[in-house]
Amino acid sequence: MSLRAQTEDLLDLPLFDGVESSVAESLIEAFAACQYRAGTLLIESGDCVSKLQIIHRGIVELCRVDQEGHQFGVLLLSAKDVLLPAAAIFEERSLICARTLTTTRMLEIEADLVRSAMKRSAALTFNMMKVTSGQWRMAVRNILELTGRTAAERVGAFLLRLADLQDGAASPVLPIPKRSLASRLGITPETLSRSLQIVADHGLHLRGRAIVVRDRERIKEFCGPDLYPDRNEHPLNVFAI
Amino acid sequence: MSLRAQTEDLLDLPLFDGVESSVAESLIEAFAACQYRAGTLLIESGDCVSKLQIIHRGIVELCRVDQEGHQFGVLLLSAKDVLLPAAAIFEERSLICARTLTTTRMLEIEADLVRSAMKRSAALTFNMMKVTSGQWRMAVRNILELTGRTAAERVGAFLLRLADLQDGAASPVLPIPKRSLASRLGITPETLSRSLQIVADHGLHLRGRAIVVRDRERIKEFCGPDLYPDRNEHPLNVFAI
DNA sequence: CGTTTTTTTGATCTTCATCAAGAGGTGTGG
DNA sequence: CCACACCTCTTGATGAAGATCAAAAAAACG
Repeated sequence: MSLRAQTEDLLDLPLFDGVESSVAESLIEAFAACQYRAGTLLIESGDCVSKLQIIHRGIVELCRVDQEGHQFGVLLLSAKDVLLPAAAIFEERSLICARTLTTTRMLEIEADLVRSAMKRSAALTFNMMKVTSGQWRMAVRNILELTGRTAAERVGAFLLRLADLQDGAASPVLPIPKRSLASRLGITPETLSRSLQIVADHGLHLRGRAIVVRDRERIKEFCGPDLYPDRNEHPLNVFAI
Repeated sequence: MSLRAQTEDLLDLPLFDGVESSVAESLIEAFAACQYRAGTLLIESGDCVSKLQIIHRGIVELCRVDQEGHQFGVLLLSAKDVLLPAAAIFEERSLICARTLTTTRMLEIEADLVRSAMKRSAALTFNMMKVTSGQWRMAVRNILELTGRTAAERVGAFLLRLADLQDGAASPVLPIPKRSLASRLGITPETLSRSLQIVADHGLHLRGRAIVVRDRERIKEFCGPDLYPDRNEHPLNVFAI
């Protein structure tokens, strides 16, 4: 399950931008590459996070599960995102759990190695802050969407953004089960299903997994003001959705 | 309006924990102390944030205001909190605006001075990350409360936490207008008013400004699982509510 | 195929927003 | 000092959004 990570994969990570090569190399040695099946619980809520995990491929959801098994999604992370950077660095007990939604390859390292490297490298610390900032920004958007938009508007906005993020690809797809999408948007699967019908009446269709933007202007109009004025958050090293 | 800040006020800030004194001193020189009346708009949404602002005294709300004037609160910041650290350091355009809710004293410095000091001091960068992490944690909680709790439960949980944070004080108070509390909790003032009646039926009363916890066990039971297992977030340098 | 899981659909109920109006408080100017 | 505008907050009536429960339909999967 765990093996040495490829050095080139790691050096490409935004986390190592501008980091002194001595620091970077010693860290890179210590990384392990892991692979998990869809549905694996990587971090349980209440756990003390002791490893820094970086997604190499796949999608991971951050969520909370209550006693009755209801699930409350917070964020979806994708390739190059760091899992709960703050919890790892500050040895916090996580409020939320992390679960893979697809087969996921992960790069992992003991958090205390990173912590001590951060003492030596302001650049590494800076990059960690950048990652955390990006996730804060996503969280703020999530709060604004939850309080300011209806379910259908959130569904439309999410799918439109997802399509735009895949704009290289021929036909954009929804890479996760609908039940996870519902959780991410703070609604029930039933409401998601009904919202998709409303969204379809406003120019955006979901055919199987494929996202079909039939009338971009109309769906943008329907979803309301865009909270993502920049095309994407990549300068901030966030790939979360 | 603006004058030299007191050095001792600044050195006490968590931001300067463990920071090399040469770096700390040069920064501290550059701080200005400002005072604002309640209701002052410190940062407008869409603004490019170029100053790092730290609250010395008072309360500041982070929120979004839409075209129709509806207000969507995200977080309340209080003494020692840093305003939008990520936006200041990365020169982002802020998604949200910041407005004083009480008379507020602020410590301010040009963001690029901090940015360049962060290049020299991993400790300072580390502290900035800590602050950002704490705000991320608050945001996550906010998301979980919005999706997992009813309005009345959020009201009860907020007031109970507010009372606990003031536990030194003889009688805890609500330091902000109710309309701001409503915005912070993602509800309308009308719903807040009605929720307060429900909460009062479960052991927590608001008499004027005073928060009266009449039956702690009952109100805790009513609000559901505590998302703040640690007494407070001070180790993370968050004072936000 | 049969079995299990996911998704959809329908009916109903709860929660909360909205609109409208009134009550209490505060400040201003005559 | 009062009258008046102007707050904030409360209360009531109504409506819309979304949750819940139950069951059917559609996919996924061994």
